[in-house]
Amino acid sequence: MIRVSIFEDNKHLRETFLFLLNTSEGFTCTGAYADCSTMLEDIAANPCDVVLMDIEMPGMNGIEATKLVKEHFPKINILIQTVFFEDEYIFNAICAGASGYILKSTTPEGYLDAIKNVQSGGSPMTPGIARRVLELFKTNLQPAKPARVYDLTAQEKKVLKLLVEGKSYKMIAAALYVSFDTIKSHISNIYSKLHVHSGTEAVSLALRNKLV
Amino acid sequence: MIRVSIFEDNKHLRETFLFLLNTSEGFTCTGAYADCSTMLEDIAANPCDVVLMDIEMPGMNGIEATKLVKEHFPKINILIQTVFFEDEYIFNAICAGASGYILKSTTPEGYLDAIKNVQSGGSPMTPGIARRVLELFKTNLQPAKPARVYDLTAQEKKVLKLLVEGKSYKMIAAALYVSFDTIKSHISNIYSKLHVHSGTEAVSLALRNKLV
DNA sequence: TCTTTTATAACGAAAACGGGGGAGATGTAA
DNA sequence: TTACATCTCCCCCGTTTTCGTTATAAAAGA
Repeated sequence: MIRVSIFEDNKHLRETFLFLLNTSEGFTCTGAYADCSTMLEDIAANPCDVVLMDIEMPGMNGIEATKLVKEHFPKINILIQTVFFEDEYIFNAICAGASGYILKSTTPEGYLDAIKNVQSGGSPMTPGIARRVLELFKTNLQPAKPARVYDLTAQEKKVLKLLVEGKSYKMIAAALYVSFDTIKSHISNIYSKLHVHSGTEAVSLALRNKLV
Repeated sequence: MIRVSIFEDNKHLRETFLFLLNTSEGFTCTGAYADCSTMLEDIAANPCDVVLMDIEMPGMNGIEATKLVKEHFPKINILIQTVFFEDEYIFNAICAGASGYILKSTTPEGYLDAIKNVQSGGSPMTPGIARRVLELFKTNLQPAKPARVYDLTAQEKKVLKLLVEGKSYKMIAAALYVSFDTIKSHISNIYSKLHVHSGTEAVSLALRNKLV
C-alpha cells in the first residue's frame, strides 16, 4: 500500500486525484492540500511515502516545497506534476530533490504507474521531459574529465588533498604523521609535477582539473 | 515504420533482436552487426532512425561508437542497452549523446516501447537508471550556486580572482596598478569576510563556491 | 549633514612558504 | 645485481605571506 499526499491548488484536480488513489488497488491518499502553508505539519501528522506536488501554487511554489520536504523527510519520494515544460523548472525541480517529473497531460493510469515507479526507486518522467533532462545534463556538464593524472603518487595526492582543504604544511605533517620537512619535500615534488610554484596555483589547478 | 540498426556482439541476442524487430508491426531492422569496425559505412549504406547499441563490445565500445555516430549522423537516436548499472557508464553514455539507456533485463515489449519512445522524442530509461541520472545531475550540477556572496566588494573580487589564478601579492598589485600594501589590506579583508586564514583556503573556497 | 563603507597606503613582526642541496630506507623493475 | 622511484628526514637561505595597527580621501547612504 503506497501512501500518497497531494499538494494541488486546483480543487477539481485535487479531488480527482484523491478519488483515483482511494479507488485504486495498492494506493491510499493520506492527505490532499490546496497549498503548502502547513505542509510540514500536515505530513508529520499524516505520514506518506510519495508526495504528488504541483509546481504552480499560491504561496510557496512546488519547487520550494520540494526542497523543504526533502530537508525534513528525506525518504519521501516527490513526484512533480505540472503543465510547464520548461528547462528552468525541470532543472530546479531536480536540484530541489524531486524524483519524478510528469506533465498533467498524463493519463490516470500514467499517474498510478508513475507513483508506483517512483516508490520502487525509479524516476518516472514524461518522455519529452526525460529528453530535456539528458540535454541539460550534456550541455551543463560537458567535458567529464581531462583525466590527466600528472603522475602524482598516492602520498602526493593525500598531501595535495589536504593542501586543497586549506591546511598548512604543519597541519598536513601532523595529519599524515610525518615531519614538516617531509611535507615540504612532497609539496616541492608536487609543484614540479604540476608545473606550478605556489600553493594557490596548485589548489586552483587541482580543483579545476578535479585532481581531488 | 521505424528503421533500427543493431550493434551487439552476442550472436544469440543479436539475432533475437533482429527477429523481434522484423516480426513486429512498425519496425524494421536495417542491419545487425557484431562490432563497430565498419559502423559508419554500415549506417551510410543502410540508413536508420534508431541505433540499438551495446556498450561492451570487442574493439570500439558502445560509448565511443555513440559519439562517432552522433558526429556523423546527428539525427539518429541512440538507445544504449547494457548489463552495466554504473554511474561512470551512464554518465559517459549521456555525454556521448545517447538518448536512452536501458538494461538488458528489459522485456521484448519493453525494448519495442523504448525504441518507439526514443524515436518520438523521448528518452526511455530503466527506472533505476533514471534515478541515477537525476542523482548525477544533482550532485554534479549544483543549482546555479549563488549560495552566498560573502559581500565581497568589486575590488576584492578582482583581487580574489587574481589570487585564484596563482598570482603573488606583488603581481596582483602590478596588475591592478596599486601598491603592495593595498593588496595586503584587501586580502586581509577578504580573508576576514571569507573566514579563512590562507591563500590556499581562500582559493579553495572561491572555486568550490564559484565565487570567481 | 554626519556616518559608514571602500579603496588606498604604510610600518613592523612573526609565521609560513619556496627552493636548493643532501641522504638513508624501502621496494620494484630491468 | 643494478637501477629507479618513493618516502622519509635534515639543513640553510631568502622571500612571501599573514596579522597587527593606523590613517587619509573619496564615495555612498542615512
